[in-house]
Amino acid sequence: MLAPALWRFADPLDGLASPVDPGSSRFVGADILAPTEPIGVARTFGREDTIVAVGAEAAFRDTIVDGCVRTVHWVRGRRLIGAFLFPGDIVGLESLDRHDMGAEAVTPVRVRRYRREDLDRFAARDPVFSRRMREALTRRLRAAQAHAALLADDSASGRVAGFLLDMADRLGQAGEVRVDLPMRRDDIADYLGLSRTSVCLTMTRLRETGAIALRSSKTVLLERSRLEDLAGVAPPAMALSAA
Amino acid sequence: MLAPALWRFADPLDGLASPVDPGSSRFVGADILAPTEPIGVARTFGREDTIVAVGAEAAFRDTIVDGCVRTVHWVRGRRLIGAFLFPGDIVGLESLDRHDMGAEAVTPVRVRRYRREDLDRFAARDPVFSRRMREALTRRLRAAQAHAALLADDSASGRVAGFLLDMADRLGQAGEVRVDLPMRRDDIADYLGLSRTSVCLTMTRLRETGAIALRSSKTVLLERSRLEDLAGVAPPAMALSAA
DNA sequence: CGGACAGTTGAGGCCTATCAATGGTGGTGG
DNA sequence: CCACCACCATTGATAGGCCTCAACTGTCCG
Repeated sequence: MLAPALWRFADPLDGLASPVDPGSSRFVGADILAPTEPIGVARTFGREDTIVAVGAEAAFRDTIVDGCVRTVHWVRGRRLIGAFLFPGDIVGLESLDRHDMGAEAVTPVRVRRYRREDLDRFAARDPVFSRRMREALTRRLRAAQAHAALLADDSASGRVAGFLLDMADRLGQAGEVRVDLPMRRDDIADYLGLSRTSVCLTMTRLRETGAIALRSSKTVLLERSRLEDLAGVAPPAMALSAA
Repeated sequence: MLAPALWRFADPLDGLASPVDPGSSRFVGADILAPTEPIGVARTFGREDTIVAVGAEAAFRDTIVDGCVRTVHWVRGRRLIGAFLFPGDIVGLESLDRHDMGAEAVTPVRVRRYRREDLDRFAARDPVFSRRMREALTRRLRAAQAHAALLADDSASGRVAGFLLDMADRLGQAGEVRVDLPMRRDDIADYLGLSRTSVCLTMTRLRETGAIALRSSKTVLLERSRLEDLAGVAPPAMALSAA
């Protein structure tokens, strides 16, 4: 639905919590927890649904199975989007007792919901699982730093170019030139600290200069070298090897 | 040197690697590793010294014992500062095989340097230590998100106000009104995505409106309520309870 | 066919970057 | 102890870019 090649995203919690009954909506731990102890529950959300409310108690964490999620918070009446999450990412990863950021479905979303206490217990027992949690945190930390680097660019063209390259790398094969953006212009604007007007204007300008082409407002073809010139940085983004 | 009350920062790796000989520059693991196995080495750096070079192999990680460190990277000839680190923070925490960001001493700095492989081995054996690493990552992730929120504010006054509040909370007691900034205006500018000129202009304006007072260019007295109005957000920053 | 929503385009003003010059301050050596 | 010097901070003038407000177009459904 979102884009091709989403299969390449692995659930960081997978293998430790695989479905015992393929037709069921309940998942149980395969290795450590007894097979009778359910620790993951499948849930679905429609477009624009709230997955976690801002300020809600952080009792659960959700690994995204399919779809696109945005994390949101509000500052002085202005909406900020902290991240776009895709399959393999974890909603609420950075939350302590409460969710400082809300999470909303950009597209229809399927998740697997885990109780936080189960994950904590798991992590305390299984070094491999614990390592995966550290890797997931590292990945998100690097993504947040890449996001900050985008926002530090004062030019709208640099921010949009960097955003498009990042989306291309996360949604397609590495080096992909076609991107199907799941989110609206408003979402992009609130992620990049721009106004919707500026996002549109910038994309028009990128199109006029040949840096991109639009098959529809959501489907973009990228001229990577020109975008990289504008962005100045191939976003280090989401490489992963260890933590 | 930096500011009072730095004692409140705990080394996240402490207790697992405490000095066996107080006069020595070598630290050994107290719990898991044999007392004969050294895992941490004290190092010092002068002002403006490079602690880790951009692109260097990430063989070590350093916990800051004293001083202030900035992480830097470059995009299109422009310097960006990703974070200011203080005692208790870990240099290179987010690095994989190589350091994408460099680290430089803003003030004279003392660190304890650990081999990465030792930390990995440690984490695989000790759930408590592993949990501390997750907590450290969570803390840094939240800080990076707070940084991004700062950068998303389009007004210079909002960014500077938020920065000053953040520094006050990290360098002083909670609710402290006096801050001794260790870094220069250039550093603040490159952290906030502004020009040095704008940082100076903004601080002058904050002073004229009574939001701050300057005892020297580095020592600032804060009128918290007015700054919070400008920043719109009491930076969620660095609370910590679990991971 | 109409209606709602998303996207695009246009005009004007504020704010910050840039370029440039001045002021201040701490450190160092005479 | 003082004077010099380098570095940092501050201030000024101008220009350019993005935001705001607003109107218009396109598109997908009902």
